[in-house]
Amino acid sequence: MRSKAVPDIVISRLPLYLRTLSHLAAEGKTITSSQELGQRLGLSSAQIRKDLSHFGEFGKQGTGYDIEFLQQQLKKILKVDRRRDVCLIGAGDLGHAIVLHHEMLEERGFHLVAVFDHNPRKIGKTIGHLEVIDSEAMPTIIRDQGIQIAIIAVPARSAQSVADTLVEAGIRAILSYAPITLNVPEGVQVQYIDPVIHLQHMTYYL
Amino acid sequence: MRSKAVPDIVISRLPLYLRTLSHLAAEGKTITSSQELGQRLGLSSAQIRKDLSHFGEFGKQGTGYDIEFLQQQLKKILKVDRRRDVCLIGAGDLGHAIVLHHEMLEERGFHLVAVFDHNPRKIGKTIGHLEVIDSEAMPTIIRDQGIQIAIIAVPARSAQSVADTLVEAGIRAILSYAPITLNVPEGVQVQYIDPVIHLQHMTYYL
DNA sequence: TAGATTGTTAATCGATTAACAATC
DNA sequence: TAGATTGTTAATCGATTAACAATC
Repeated sequence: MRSKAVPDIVISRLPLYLRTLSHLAAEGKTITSSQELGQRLGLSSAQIRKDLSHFGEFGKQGTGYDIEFLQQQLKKILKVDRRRDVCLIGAGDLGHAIVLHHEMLEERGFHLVAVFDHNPRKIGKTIGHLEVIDSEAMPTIIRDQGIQIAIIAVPARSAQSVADTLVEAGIRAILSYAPITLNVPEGVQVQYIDPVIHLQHMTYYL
Repeated sequence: MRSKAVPDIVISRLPLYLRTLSHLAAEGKTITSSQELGQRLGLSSAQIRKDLSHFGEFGKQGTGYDIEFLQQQLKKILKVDRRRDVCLIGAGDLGHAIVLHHEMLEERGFHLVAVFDHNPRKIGKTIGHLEVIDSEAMPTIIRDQGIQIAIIAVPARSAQSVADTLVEAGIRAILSYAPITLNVPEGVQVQYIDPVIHLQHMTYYL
């Protein structure tokens, strides 16, 4: 019998814990507590202990958590304990910004291996360390290299058909910057980034 | 007596409803239902009706919702029924991408009025329709123009001090692309965009 | 030892869902 | 009228919090 799945809302907080642990480590700390983590993140210490308890026991009573150790454990849980290949679709302004800041990805468990676009004027051009590849070659490259994660940075009108192609080629997780809800089969993960949604959320409180 | 506050999780869905209504309108539809909206967003129809019921009655039994009308009402609720000025701090690659795609903001209730940077090599340069202004002038401009919303696109190490300056100058809502939790006084809204958080969340399910 | 903090249980709190009368 | 869909109530479900024994 499979044990009950961990709630997605718990999973969604683990990357934040990981990020905060990096910051603490960068400040020279080696030990932290659920209280300190909670304070940094605006969460209760009980919630942090509860979240971690879904996966095991990582702390010591009276002492707290070893930062290095907890980082390793969280990386293992999130499956970012090894580098994961990512491809990017769309070599527009946003695509450029993403490629040029790929260290942000590399530092945190991802490796940007290819950029695709179908605009003939962009194909063959170099952005940072990567050459823009014709979208035609995308399925083959994704399949051959076993890439599982893709970032969509194309206009909203092309996003669904790009997503279809990606899924067909074997992509299992999509981060989309297009402001539309994508239709994907069961088992394919999708997350969205739409800055305007956040702005409109905040204006409610003005 | 003030009526009980609407849960933030409800507020966070309203921008998604608004976005989906635009899409339906763009497809030529004039009427929709809680069921159709739910289907598009992957939510139950009951949830959509419940969410809307916090603010009033916007539909007709047997018919559904007039798209145009519901859009207007949601815009009013979210206070994006008039254009809101936004300023941007950071004229790096990400800042460039944001300015060059400002139509995305304009179409959905925001108006990008200024870009700031403190790098002398960037000050005075033009990005799209805007000239990069020295950060020194930022507080004055924010105050004089009554800007309430800011987007932070600077490196993590400068984000907190930028936020402090913004708050001091009167900014009430901050959208930050820096991967750190910002400390701001009660009453100032902050939202974050960190693509890596989403990627790490998805890898859990791979 | 005394002080601190974990992991876990039970209680509380809040959000989602199902169901249906009202009514267009 | 018959069919459809809303707005709302009550029931269910799930997440957060408080509290504390265990123990470093």
